[in-house]
Amino acid sequence: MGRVRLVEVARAAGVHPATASRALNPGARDEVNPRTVQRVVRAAEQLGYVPNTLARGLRTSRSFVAALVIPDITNSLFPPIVRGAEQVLSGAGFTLVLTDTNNDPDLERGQVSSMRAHGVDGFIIATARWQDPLLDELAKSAVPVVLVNRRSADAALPFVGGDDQRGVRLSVDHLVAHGHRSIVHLAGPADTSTGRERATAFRAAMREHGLPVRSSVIECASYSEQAGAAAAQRMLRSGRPFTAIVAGNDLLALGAMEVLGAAGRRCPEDYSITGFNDLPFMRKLTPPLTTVQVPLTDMGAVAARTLLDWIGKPDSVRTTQTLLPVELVVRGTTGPAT
Amino acid sequence: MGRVRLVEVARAAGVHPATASRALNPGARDEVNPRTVQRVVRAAEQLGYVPNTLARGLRTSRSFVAALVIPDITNSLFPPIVRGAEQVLSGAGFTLVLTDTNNDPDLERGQVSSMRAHGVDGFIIATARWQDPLLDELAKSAVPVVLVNRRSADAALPFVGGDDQRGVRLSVDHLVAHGHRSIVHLAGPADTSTGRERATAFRAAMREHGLPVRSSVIECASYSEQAGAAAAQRMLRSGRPFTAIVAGNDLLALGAMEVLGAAGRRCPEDYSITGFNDLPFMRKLTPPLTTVQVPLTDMGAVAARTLLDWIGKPDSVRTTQTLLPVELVVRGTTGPAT
DNA sequence: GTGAAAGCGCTAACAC
DNA sequence: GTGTTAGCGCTTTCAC
Repeated sequence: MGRVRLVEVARAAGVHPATASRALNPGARDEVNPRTVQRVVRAAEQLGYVPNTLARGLRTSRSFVAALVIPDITNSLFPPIVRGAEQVLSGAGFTLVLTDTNNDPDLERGQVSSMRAHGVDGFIIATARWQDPLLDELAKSAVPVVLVNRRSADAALPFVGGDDQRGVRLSVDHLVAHGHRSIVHLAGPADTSTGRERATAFRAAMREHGLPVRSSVIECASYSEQAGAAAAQRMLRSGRPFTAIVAGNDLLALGAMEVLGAAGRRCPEDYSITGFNDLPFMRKLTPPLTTVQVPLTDMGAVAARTLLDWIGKPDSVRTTQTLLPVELVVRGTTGPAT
Repeated sequence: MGRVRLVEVARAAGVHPATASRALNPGARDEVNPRTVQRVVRAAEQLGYVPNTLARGLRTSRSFVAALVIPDITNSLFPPIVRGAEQVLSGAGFTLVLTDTNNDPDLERGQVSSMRAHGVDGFIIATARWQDPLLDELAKSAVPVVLVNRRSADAALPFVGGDDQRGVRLSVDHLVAHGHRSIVHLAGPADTSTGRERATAFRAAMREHGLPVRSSVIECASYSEQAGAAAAQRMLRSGRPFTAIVAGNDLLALGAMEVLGAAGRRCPEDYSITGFNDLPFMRKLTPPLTTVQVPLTDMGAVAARTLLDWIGKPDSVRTTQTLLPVELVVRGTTGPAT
């Protein structure tokens, strides 16, 4: 906490606190005599003055704090997003408060409300579900909110994500180019926009290639290795033939590979698989995973900039939808079908 | 921000704001008539009252915010720590503000000062360097600070970390038990406590086994794959014979394996290697990495609890050093020497 | 057990 | 260009 207060700086500089405040505030600095500014600034430095942000916030109802809401920070997908956001925010003089909802909507509700009590200037939310009452409420309120990575069906809020459609299309094209025709999609959960949109894109791409879509999409309960493993098990039991898998994300791919390996199906000899997100170490697997690389750090950064824009001009409630370009990183997992 | 203020709750309940404040505040609730408490609480709920934490903080000089300082959130070591800390803190009604220093001491300085301006109640710091002027300053100030994962040479501050010494000893014992006698240590940077202490423990363990210590420790410039690769290169060029490596952490191990693999040295046939931390996916490598598992989530949680303790009773400046138990996870990387 | 009054540290509106 | 005044929303003495 700033031990030394503005009054003391003012006293040291021989001016009134209000003048000191103006001198120290970039916005009002030009309303004051340059020489006075000098004196005040020097005094502030000498005393080691650190403004009390709480008091400032109480007065201005601006806290220069932005909240980032994450479902699970230990999921390697999110740290780069956090990092990108943090860099932009702290570069703009903002502080980032992070909250990890542990994928629990109730917890999330409480945390968001607590952040609001702390007077945060805005939210970046990475937990959007397809139907999300909390987001609907937030969208109605005046608080600036930007969705990142996942969006919601209804909420009219700005969104920054990856170009999921293109990522899936690239994957399917790649597999088809290698001669695959029996391709299965392990879809992410239907209560996420990514799950829905990647599945839709998968069906579209398959149709374009004149390939059958019937029962080629298997939905996973969550984006986890466990869910991927369970889906692979169901797939095996169903007896549905396949030579390639487009997994909804890398974790699903890992879970599926584990189960298929245990069942004696070798990759890439017996089947090919693609992931999504390119988590760290995916290139270290044997064989390395072919996957869709998403610019996660940029995603966080762009989301933060979008939020700052909104906070800057509170009148214009924008609902920009930004899709960042993705890229298929071919690593050799997906050899031609046998 | 809490749109509805305390005054309005008080008005609705037909009491004075001061009474409403007491009724809503667990600490002073018993100074007020239970029936009045009822009325106030009900009114607060009905109006959806959310206390303004800034105003409260301004008055009480308590913000219920704790800051967590991390060198790089994209390093998989830190997310579990963040998570553990977040859970404990938000469970105790605290908010976590996260700052990523990008391993830059100057940035860190600015960020810490900014957090102080925000009136945070305390710090958890994961960026400690062995010589760390910032920590020395903080230790002198009255702010509660807890170090996590790494500690500092001088600063008399509480510390929560893993039992590095034991981890290294387990690794060496394991390798020796498999017949290795030429063991090299890729040490972490000397400006981190982990780097220094693991190296010291390595030398001690080697001596205990009656093995030579001379030129068996190679220091790495940072805890990164790149630094591990560079160290391995130096090791190869030196011509020093070895059959096993104890890497300062998993990233160093990965970097070394890459270089050694490119040089035609196969693991585990030609050499064995152990890591430290058990980052996610280490078990997915081929061969899976034998490594020291550190309870990272607990580490964050214990650090948070230590901080809360301190904040709770500001008088007693403690300097507890907590070492959490570690475990060697043997995964088959480390077969017997050829 | 409850009300009145003061003030946390700062900034915005208004004077001069 | 600078000082004066008032108040952000809350808690906390101090009366009663």
